[in-house]
Amino acid sequence: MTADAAAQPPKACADCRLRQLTCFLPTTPAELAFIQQCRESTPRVRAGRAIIAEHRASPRLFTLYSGWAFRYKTLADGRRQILNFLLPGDFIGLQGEFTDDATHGVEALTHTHLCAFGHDRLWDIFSRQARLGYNVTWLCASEEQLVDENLVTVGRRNAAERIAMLLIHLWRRAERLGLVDEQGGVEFPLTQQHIADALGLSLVHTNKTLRKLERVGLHEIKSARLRLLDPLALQRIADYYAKPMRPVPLL
Amino acid sequence: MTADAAAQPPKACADCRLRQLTCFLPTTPAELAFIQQCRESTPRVRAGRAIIAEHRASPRLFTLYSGWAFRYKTLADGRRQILNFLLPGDFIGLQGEFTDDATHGVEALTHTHLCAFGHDRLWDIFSRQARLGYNVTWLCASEEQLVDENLVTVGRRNAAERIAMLLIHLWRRAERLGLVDEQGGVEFPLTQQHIADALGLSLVHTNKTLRKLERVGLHEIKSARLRLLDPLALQRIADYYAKPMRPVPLL
DNA sequence: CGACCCTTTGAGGGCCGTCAAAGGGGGTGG
DNA sequence: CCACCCCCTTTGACGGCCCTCAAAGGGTCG
Repeated sequence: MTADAAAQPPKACADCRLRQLTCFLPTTPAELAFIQQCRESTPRVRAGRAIIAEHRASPRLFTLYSGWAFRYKTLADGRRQILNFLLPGDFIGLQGEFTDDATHGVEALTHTHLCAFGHDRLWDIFSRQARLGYNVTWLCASEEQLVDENLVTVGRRNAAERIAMLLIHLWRRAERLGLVDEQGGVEFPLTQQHIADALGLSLVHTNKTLRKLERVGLHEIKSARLRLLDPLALQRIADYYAKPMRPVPLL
Repeated sequence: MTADAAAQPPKACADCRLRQLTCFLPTTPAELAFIQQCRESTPRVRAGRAIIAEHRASPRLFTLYSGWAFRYKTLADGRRQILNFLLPGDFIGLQGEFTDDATHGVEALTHTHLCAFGHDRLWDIFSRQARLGYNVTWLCASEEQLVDENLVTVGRRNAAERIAMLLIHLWRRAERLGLVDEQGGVEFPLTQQHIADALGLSLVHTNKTLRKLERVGLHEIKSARLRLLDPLALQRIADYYAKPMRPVPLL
């Protein structure tokens, strides 16, 4: 089995690698069987490709199984705002269920594997497995919290604070998924353009601020890996002292 | 019956003034009875007071019945970001169900009337009325879309564009609720400080930009009423051409 | 080895923030 | 009924953060 094969979802949801993590709530066998029945395919999307095209109604729901992605919106003249980043376990495409046009796009940052559910399955979930319906709402509320936090960052923090915030937050989210190595490093597939688009900054200013923080010794980004060298200083700068995260549901 | 009394929720949900509006989806009698049973009180919150205190776990869920409110977060040094505004029919407090501390506050902009549901009722909704559970998710996804839109505004639009966006968007939301008078005016209870906090601008710059748009004849704010004098120009400035809104659920 | 993308750095300017202070307007109390 | 007060609005001056323009340096892949 290659490393690549490990990134693919197994045939049986019971063997799901994500479900073994303590950061996800356990599921009953009945729920697991139901989820597996809803899963109609496990598509792969390579880095830079669209998972959901902007302004096109999304036909399906997904759980991101492996890899990174992001949600974004663009204005007519090309200005782009990244709304939030998506990591394994995140649920994708819920908005498309309730509006005619997908109001945002979703793009893969790395090669990704997805578990796809038919779009007509959402109502099934609520009607046949109430607990899973509750979990869908939970995931939706969680994503909204991410966007809330990003809005505060973009609206009220200066460039250095924004970058500190982004680095801590992404690092913490990766950590709870067990993606941090022994040296405290995580995969970091964002380009500086992505960071700029997420933080409402220009590419140039993003670079200058990022370098300043790096030169002071707060963090290190090298060969697409991020390490936080002074997490406490970063927290202080960002004014972000997050509590330990509770387990969340997984569909 | 005074005008004030009309702003209060009636005893029976079947008599709900909001439910007569075409912008809300119809409910079955069974669902209506269930909702009424969940409603445990109809508190009133006066302008400027907290509906949900920041950093305090919210014990309850609400539907905003009348009046305006807003969700916000503040940083340690006092900087405040308004996340979105709440109008009649909006659902309040869902986030508090899934996190220990309410990560944001909710404050009344005007005198408000609320329908309050016990916090232990959320699971009841999903388990006993699946369709209503589905609707809760719908409302959650709708609110996320508001925040998404605001994040784009704050991250990628300049001051004039931000203000144009806010004015159009709030006006449209009020219009579908039937709150627009014959002169095309709606109640507009925001101070310029609220606008600044919502748009990530300073109070001073908000004032200057607002006055510039007003002097050019795009809109008019007088005695707490907003009128759009040139909606098309505002749309063009904001790059915001929204489709007609679909009916949404109401709890 | 060249092409392309991403990163890095400098220069200059503009948008927007901060500071300061005066001008309404509505509510309260005398 | 008037006067005062407080909050909100308005305007000017000035400075700084961040944007735009420009161009060179590195890394990777065909």
